[in-house]
Order: sequence, then structure tokens, then C-alpha cells
Amino acid sequence: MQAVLSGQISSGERLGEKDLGEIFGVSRTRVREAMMRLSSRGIVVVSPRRGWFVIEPTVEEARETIEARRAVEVGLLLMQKSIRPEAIRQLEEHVAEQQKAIDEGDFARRSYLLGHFHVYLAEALGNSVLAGILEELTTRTVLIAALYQPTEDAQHSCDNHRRLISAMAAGHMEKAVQIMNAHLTRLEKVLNVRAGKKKSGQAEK
Amino acid sequence: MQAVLSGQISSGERLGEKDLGEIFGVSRTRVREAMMRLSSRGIVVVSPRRGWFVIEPTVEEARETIEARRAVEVGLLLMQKSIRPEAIRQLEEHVAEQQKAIDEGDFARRSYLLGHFHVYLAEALGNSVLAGILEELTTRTVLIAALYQPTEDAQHSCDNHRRLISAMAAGHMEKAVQIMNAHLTRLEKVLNVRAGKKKSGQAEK
DNA sequence: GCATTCTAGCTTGTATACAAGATTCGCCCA
DNA sequence: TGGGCGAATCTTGTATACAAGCTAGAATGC
Repeated sequence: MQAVLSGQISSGERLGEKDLGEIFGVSRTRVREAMMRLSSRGIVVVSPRRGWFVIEPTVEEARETIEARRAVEVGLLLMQKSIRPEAIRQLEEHVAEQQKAIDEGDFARRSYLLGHFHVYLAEALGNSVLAGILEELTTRTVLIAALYQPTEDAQHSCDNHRRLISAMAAGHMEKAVQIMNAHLTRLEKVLNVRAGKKKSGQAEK
Repeated sequence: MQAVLSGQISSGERLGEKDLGEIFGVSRTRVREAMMRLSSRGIVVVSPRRGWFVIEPTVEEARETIEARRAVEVGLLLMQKSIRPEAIRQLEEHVAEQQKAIDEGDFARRSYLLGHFHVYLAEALGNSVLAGILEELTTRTVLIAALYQPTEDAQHSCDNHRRLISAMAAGHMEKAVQIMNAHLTRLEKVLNVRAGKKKSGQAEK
């Protein structure tokens, strides 16, 4: 999951059981168990007797994943009656780390933190079940973004996170929801453009 | 998942690899793969060298699962701008089946359908990703209900589903959200009572 | 009669062996 | 020179063997 979130592994990449076993120093049995778990969370798929591949979401699947995030994250925000000051502090700290990674040009860490922020948000708001779900969804979103959105604006995402926290801290949950919605809509817009292109272009690899 | 949803398997039950293998006519290897997947979805846990067990959620875990459902289901409803008449029809049909199972006293089918309704709802509203997430969450909810809520009122749940569909069909999404919220709050209330009892009673089982 | 220790059996953890299918590269032929 | 066929090689699918640890029950001591 971390390798995908930090952009070290991307869509369509083949993951050989033997290779992975050698990398981690374990036998194929354990690699297989891990892949099985990743496949049940929709991060990899297996092609019989060919190998394991990181998912390559279609436009429709991508849209469903983003819409699922919208439901989960908007629902998460609306559920909060009040937010612990401690949670706000933790989130601000996380954003500061994001900014640091951006400034230092640490690409892998930057990607990881920007994606992981949403997982951390659920965790800070006190729900680790939702955090687990969001880890799955944001990981897939990163893959989608890499496939369909050639250049992600890291600074813009980071600023959005900051505005989100501000709204939450001030108790303006409708505004927080609005920011979240706008963020996801922006992601989805790129998808629509690409979907149109693909229809006419047909072959893309 | 189906065995849990229909109440044939309940919390704490041990699932031996050898036994399951004999039941399904496969070797331990495949049983193990399946258990690994179930464990990554939080339905079973493994106790080293002792076996696989259906989860026994603590009160805190139960609360988190119900809150996760609240976020997901409320988010799902709020996301809908308009609802396809076809979806309403499908859902009404599903509720009719629920009523039939209740009237016929088919306990297993009744439990299965009542839990599965929420999965079906996400599917009917066009998001299979959310449907998958809800399958996990409702399955766990069934286990929670069996643990903490001795008698579930099937007819009441079914009526709630009916009212939910009516509200949706009339385009009153706020009312739909309210019904959903009330349903989950009712579930959670029982938890609180039980939590209190457990604190004083200590040993239960 | 009760508690404790030890052993035998059973269950999972992990690796490995072998089978089945996919891929690739060389070879042959047009 | 290009396309098609075939065998060698590689990869996953599945079962099985053996190791490690837990459990339960018998035997023993008090």
C-alpha cells in the first residue's frame, strides 16, 4: 500500500511471486497470502498463470471509487458534532509535514503524505474502521490520478487540506464538506475529459 | 459472509481449516486463502496455532463499525441528486421479498435479506464499490446485533426500509437520511446499555 | 480428593514439490 | 524477409510434508 501511495509502484505493474519473495526474504506462500489480501481490497488483480498486477481502473471504476470517497468523507465530516482540539492540532502537524516534503522536493514522501492525510483524518476523528476503508480508497485514487491526471498539483492539494482544517476548527462543517466536495469534483473532471479522449482515440497503450 | 448474514455462524465460533476443507472438498491451502481474505475484511481473526474465529467485536469496535455505517450510508444518500425510478422499483421488490421471508418464518433468509438490503441499496444507486464496503460493514453489524441485541425486531427493520424507499422516491433526501440515522442510533443505544451492564457485571460468558 | 506436571494428539505456520498453463524465442517455410 | 509453428522455460495453482506450538487428558504427588 505504501509503495503505491508514494508512487514507487504504478498501475499495470506486474508483481511476480518469486521476485517479491526474494525481496522480502520469504517463500511464495507468504507472498501469496499478502497478494490475496491486497486483491480482496481491490489493489491488485490476478491473471491466471500470468501473475499479479496492480489494478488499472477503467474510467467507470475510477468514477465509482471517487464517488465512494465522496460518500465516505462527506459522511465522516457531517457525523462530527464537535471536534476535539487535539485532533485539529494533530492534523495541522500532518499538513506541516506535507508542506515540508513539498518544499524539500521529496517526491515519494510528498505523494505518500498527501494521500495518507485522508486516512489520518478519519483516524484523528476517532474512527479506525473508516480509516481502514479510506486507506483502500485513497490508495486506489492515487493509482487513478497517476493514470488519468498527468500532473497533480501537490501545493494545491496541501492548501486544500489546510483550508479544510480551518473550516473544521471554526466549526463550519458545511464549508468543510464543500471543500471536500470541490476537491473530489476536480479529480472527477479530469476523468471526464480523459474519457472523452479515449472514446475518440481508442488505443492508449 | 452469507453464513454470517443469515445467522448460521455466529460470533466466537471456531472455524477449523481441516473441517472447512472437508466441507467444501478442497485442501487447506484454499481454505487458508479464503480465511486470509475474510480476515482482511475484518470478519474473522486468527489466533496463532489455535484456529480461526469469527470476530467478537468489543463495544468500542462495535460503536466504530456502526458509526462507519452512518458515515457511508448517509454519505451515499446525500450524494444522490436524483434517483432512477428503476432503482426504486428494484428496492421495493427487495423489500417485498423481505416481507415474504418474515411472513413465512424463514429465519435464515429473513436475516440475510434484512442485512443485505443495505448492500443492495448501494448497488441499486449505482456504486458497487460502496456496495462492497457495505457488505463488510453490515456483516459485522449482524454479528454485533447478535452479540449485544438479543432480540431484533425484523418487522420493524422491514418497515423502516419501506419508509426509507418512500422518502427517496418522493425526493425527500433529508427525511431518508433522518430515517437511516434513527435506525443506526437505535442500534447504538442498545450498545450503550449493554456497555454499562458489562462494566458492572464484568464476566459475561 | 485436588492440584500439578508431563505427554500425546491435534492444529496451524511455512516451505517445497509437482502440475498446468502462458510466454518467448528460435526455427522453418512461403 | 516476414509470419506461423513448436518446444523450452518460466509462472502460477494446488497439494502435501514437516515443524512448531497449543490443548486436553492421564498420571502423579500431596
